Amino acid sequence: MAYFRSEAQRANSVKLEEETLELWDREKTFERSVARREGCEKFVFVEGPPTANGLPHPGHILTRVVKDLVLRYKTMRGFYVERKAGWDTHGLPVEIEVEKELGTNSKHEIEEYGIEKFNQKCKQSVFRYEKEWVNATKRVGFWIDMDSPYITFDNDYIESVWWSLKEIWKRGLLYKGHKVVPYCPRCETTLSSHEVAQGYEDVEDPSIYVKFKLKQENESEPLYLLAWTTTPWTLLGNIALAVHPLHTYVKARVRDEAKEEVIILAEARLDVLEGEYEILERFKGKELEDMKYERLFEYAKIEGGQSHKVITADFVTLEEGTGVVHIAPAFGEVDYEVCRDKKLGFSQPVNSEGRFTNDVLPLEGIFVKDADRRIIEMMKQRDVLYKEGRYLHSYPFCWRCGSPLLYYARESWFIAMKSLRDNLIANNEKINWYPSHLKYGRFGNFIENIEDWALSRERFWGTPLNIWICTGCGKGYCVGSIEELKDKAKNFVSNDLDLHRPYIDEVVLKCDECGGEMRRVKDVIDCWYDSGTAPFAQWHYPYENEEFRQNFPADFITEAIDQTRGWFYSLLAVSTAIFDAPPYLNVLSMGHILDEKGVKMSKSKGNVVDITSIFDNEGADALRWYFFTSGPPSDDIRFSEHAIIERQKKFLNTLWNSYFFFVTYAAIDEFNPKEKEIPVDKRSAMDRWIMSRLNSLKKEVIGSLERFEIHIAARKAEDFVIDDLSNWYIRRSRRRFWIAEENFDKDCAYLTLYEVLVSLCKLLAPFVPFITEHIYQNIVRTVSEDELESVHLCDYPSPDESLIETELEYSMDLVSKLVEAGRRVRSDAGIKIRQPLKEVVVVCGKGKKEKVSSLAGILKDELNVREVKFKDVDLKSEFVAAEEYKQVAVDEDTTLFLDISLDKSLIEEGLVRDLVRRIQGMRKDLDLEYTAKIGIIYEGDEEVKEAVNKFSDYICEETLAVSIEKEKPSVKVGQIYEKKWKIGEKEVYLGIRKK
RNA sequence: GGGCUCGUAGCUUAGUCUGGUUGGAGCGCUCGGCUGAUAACCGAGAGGUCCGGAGUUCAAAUCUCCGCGGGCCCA
Repeated sequence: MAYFRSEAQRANSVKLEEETLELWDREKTFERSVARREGCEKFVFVEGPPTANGLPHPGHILTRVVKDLVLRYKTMRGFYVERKAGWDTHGLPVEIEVEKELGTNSKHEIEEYGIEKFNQKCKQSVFRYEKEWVNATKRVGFWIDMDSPYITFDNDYIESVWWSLKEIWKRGLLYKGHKVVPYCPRCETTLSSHEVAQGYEDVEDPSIYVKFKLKQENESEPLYLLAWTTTPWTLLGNIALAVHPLHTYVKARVRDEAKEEVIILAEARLDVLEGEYEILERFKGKELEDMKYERLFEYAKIEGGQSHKVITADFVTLEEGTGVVHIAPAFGEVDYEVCRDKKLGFSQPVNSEGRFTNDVLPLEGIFVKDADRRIIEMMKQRDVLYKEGRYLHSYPFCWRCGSPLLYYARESWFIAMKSLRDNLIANNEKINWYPSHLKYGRFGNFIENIEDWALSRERFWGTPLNIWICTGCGKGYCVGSIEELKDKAKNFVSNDLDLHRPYIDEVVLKCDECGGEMRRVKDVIDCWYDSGTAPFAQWHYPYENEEFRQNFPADFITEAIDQTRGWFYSLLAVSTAIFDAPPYLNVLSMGHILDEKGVKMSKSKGNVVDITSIFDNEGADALRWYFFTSGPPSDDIRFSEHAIIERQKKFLNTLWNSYFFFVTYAAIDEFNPKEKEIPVDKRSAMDRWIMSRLNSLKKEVIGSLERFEIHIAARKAEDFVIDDLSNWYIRRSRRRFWIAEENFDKDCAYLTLYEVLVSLCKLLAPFVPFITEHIYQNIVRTVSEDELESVHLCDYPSPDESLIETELEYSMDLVSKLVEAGRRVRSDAGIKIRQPLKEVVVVCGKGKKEKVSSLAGILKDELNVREVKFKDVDLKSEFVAAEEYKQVAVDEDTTLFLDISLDKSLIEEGLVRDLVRRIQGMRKDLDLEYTAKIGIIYEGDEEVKEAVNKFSDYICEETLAVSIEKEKPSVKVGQIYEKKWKIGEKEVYLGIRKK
């Protein structure tokens, strides 16, 4: 009875994978793979939580399979690897989806609709595509516990977030300030930088040069500073003019058609002047410092400080404009900062809808961008406009409503990350970055120049900011837990209070200071902060258990490169602020998936590949293998279904065929590996060679995976399967499996191939978990119930150094070089390989001869010669002279001489091999059983007849024929499959019949 | 506009860190061969301004600088 189930010649990957998924489900393989390592050293992973309010994208699938590969690998290597899924559920993107659905366009409308109802919609929407996410995750084979995920909107999660913010508050790192932010006046909301980046467009704006009149003590003639701007409306908020202290400025007399005036600007920018000019004076910018100038417009109120004077600043450049920069603290981030530093005043003549306030009566209620024309006219009237033009530049627009964004100073709560800069840098030191350049490159630079974290968002769906302010005395209080909330609340707080808005807004606290009422700040927090707390909030630390302690820091996280300033940063920032420790020790940053043309896949471009069709056609293993082999994980991938099919054909097919070959013959032979035991050193050189290669491969794969060089590991494995195992070992060993009777060498071949396949399954299991499981089930589980139930429960193979024979690998390499050379020379001589030749002479150095001679049989077979001879290199000239030899160089001291002379017996033998080959082909055409016996009839000339008679035993043996008869071709015998062949010049008729 | 990164045959890529024979593979194309595991494989051929330019060097795909193009991040 056969021990192994026979297989179809071609794998049905999709069916195989679905069956495997059922098997894992049924046997709880994933859970068991984790559980059986309990108590082992931990390998901690944190899942970067996706948002399920959109369909999973190929890029998500990529990160999922890379995570899966690493975690399966580590599990098999003996680590305890818990895998908790997570969902990111808060934030503006979620609100926007709901707003689209509701058709609302402003915060006002949402409030009218009702925050309660709105937030409920948000909550529902974040799991809209959960099913698709769960399905895709399972289908691709990503083992992660999705039954008890962390969810950022859960009260427990929020409570942990609150705890962490209170820690930050206690350290005095949470403060209220102003921030100039990109702001959409139509949606009445600030936009995250990510959103801003989506909305840059090239537009033409006014480009105006404005004359600011300097106040002089003895005014002989007016003196102007010339400034440049592309946003005329910001001039209403002008507070200062900035020059560079070290650059050279000039006072120039400018003559235009009608008039003549004296203007100051940077010398390097003189070409902005129109008409003729004469330079009156040269001086450094520093000399202009503190000079006063007249206001352009008298409208806006100015609070808290000086205004309308010249300041110096390093950020002034000479690349465009005039070297004199107009400063409006309400409308620019650097403007705001420089005014704060220089203790200048602040003016905000624009309301939250982007319209001028009644401070600016002539423009009241006008949207700032629409006021540009009017402002320019007003300047003309005042004769302060030097010249105007148009300017093409990229300007941000709201990606949602298309409205131009304003940079606008808003109140915001901040975490003082700047003060933690050195800690961030020190903690980053402890992290291994893959690829390494990120550590001091993009990420390192970013934290070197870190700014305070603007934490608050004036929105609805998010973790509510846990700060209450006393309406009486203004004192603030930060609540760190639900318990504390209940204690402090004036009103009743139920145990199951949903911590979201609007419910939390109704909780009023009693002020410790004055006994007054404390009301919550209405803001929610940046959802990036939520994600940054995942290492502890997923465990409800510190309120629930100590699991966090064992799971911090993480050993490994991975996401795509865009998370450098996203999650990779938010994790480090939170962890540094709370624990002053790195939250992860290894981080793998992955590239993006681009479409076939190299363009980023995005919904708006409509070039997103539907991943489910890949699952339905090629299968998960094919997709995974494609991802793993396509290049370094940090490189972008140009996604191509065609390339997936290619990888499948090449690698998975070859793997399958190697396995198919094994089970086919093992079934025929009723081979049982448990019944044989032959030490490797007793086996043939070929067997020892493949074992050596296998163990070398294990070393290379493990080494590469430890360095996260996934593509190298996968490619090495692929080369092994295709070149070493399939095209060399199995092809060379086939005949050994065909021997019918009991035979030691056959057993060696079976055992070796079996052992290689089993090891290979384990080695490849983290990469292609389906096909390896399938093969394992059939070749391991069927022979012994004692074996582990799944390949994924096994230990990862470790290299057996004693089986690595470097010398043998080298020799085999040399043999294959000789074979190649031999084929080349045959090809040159026009003699096909099926034609046997008398001999080949390898002329080489002594060392080589010793290495290769034990493998001479392989050379003999591959080159189809009757004899292989080795001669010392000194004798080379003998063969060069001999006419019958054709030579080919192999390497510097090796030459191959092939005897190409043919005699009758060689020709006869060649003819017979041609016949055998054709009969085998005909067997295959008929799809006969491998063991089926046949009868042969043939028709040919005398030479054919003679050859057949002479070699009839050989022909029968090779083709499993029981009879060979010379007959005339006949149509009357219906059972016969017949064909006419042309072999060389000869016409031969062949017919076969199943016996 | 700035930072990081990538650019090698029609396509996918190795080699680049650590400079050194004639820049290797695969897909596709042409010709030939092998094959009862293989939709696979082997041999030969066609196909390269190694993105461009400059520099360092006896020697540059590789190191340096300046550009160009893609990607990401930031403005």
